[in-house]
Amino acid sequence: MLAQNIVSADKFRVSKTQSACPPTCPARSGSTIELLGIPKGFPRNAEIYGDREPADYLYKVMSGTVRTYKVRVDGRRQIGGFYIPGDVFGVEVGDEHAFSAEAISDCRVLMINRSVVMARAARDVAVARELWSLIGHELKRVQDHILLLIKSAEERVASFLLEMPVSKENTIELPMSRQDIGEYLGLTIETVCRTFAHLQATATIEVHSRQIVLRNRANLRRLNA
Amino acid sequence: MLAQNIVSADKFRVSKTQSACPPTCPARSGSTIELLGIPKGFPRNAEIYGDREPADYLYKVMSGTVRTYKVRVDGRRQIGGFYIPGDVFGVEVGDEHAFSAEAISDCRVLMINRSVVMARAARDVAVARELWSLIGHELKRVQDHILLLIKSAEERVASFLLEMPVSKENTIELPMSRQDIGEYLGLTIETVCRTFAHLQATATIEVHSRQIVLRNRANLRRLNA
DNA sequence: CGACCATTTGATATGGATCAAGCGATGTGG
DNA sequence: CCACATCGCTTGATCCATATCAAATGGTCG
Repeated sequence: MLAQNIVSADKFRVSKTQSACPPTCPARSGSTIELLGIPKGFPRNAEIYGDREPADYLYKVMSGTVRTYKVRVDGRRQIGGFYIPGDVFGVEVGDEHAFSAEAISDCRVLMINRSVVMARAARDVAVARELWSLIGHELKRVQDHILLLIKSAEERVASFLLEMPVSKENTIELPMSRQDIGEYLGLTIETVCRTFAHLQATATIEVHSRQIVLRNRANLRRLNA
Repeated sequence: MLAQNIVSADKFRVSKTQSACPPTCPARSGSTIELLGIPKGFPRNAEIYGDREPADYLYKVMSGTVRTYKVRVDGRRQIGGFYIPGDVFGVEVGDEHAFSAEAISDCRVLMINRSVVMARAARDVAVARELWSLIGHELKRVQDHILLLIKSAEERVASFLLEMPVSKENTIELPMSRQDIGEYLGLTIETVCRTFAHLQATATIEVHSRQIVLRNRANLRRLNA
């Protein structure tokens, strides 16, 4: 019974589709886990948790954007992912967080006590399924990130833009700095800028500081290949 | 109950330590899952499963080495990981394999029916824990791979060597070609060769085709940083 | 207005890719 | 047993994408 439910957990995948989760994120249908959470606000640039701290909570973004990252010994930073409203982050299998997490903008997150979820998962098949789905979603994210990192600069930027939520009018409102984008894509800030400029020169996008208008999505998709 | 068991699943991590798992891999203590498997042999370069095929089985390597990979539209190949005796591969959350898998050398693997495992997991807490641990191990592998891909060529090669099992006498027997190593590290075959040559020139390793002797592991660790 | 920070643009440097050729081991057919 | 083809590996020469260094611009907030 549990078996079949876990196998098909994919149906409960956490969606990254912005449309399904407006700025102020309501409870989603089918999500029991978030009923266990308590809301907390974090100001811009606040640390939510640090690398190697005990993973006592999972977090669901209600508003704002969160980045996870790891600082290398030489001081360089690698961003593991961006999390927007509806996304869950901080899911770990071990007892410690593998990355640190920070608020990119002021944000509200639901803090969900891990041991409570785990206890619940033991009794409630739906919760066990949700958990399995969350970790699977995270695994897929990370696998895709690997494929991203072996591409050319232009391809990386195109892929990045395609994974950002598009609001009205083909416009992307980027919550993060060029620096953040660079650290996510494994590129320098200058290369990110120049690539934006080049995509603009080829009429693929229009750049208005942190607002990007997609003018030729087919071209982005071609680069994404 | 299940909760606490899942939380501490890390203790059941699949070890990559060769010493714990000699060429002919015996059943490991604490592993119930593999009791459910049936052995199968694959000749060198045989496909074990393909990208996007239904993930009906998990696999445990008993002897030989396996690579998982993905072919990009432009024909280039990215290797997701190498799996040696004792490692489990093909663990997916969705219903399809995300990567393809091939035997690098002749090998024997245990094929473990997924629905059998899942059914078992519903009843047997130990099996549920093992599953959770396996997916967590895979997630960690992939996260580390990301950190690898943002390093310099020399750092990547150093990291690669440090994750390979060392047999007697500080010697690594590489089962895979330079091409494979390159595709794993996101480097060309020439760069892999030259980096080996350079590490040899700096007395860090000795290269005897596919046999690498570690001469200065501290230096490798420094590069690994 | 002035300070500060993020972004953009320009000039130059460089690590790794690409192109090309040689080398050693392995295997095959004569 | 040798001649030759093949394949994996190595090494050399050159090129190019991206990093690095530097400076100008623009936007925001006190």
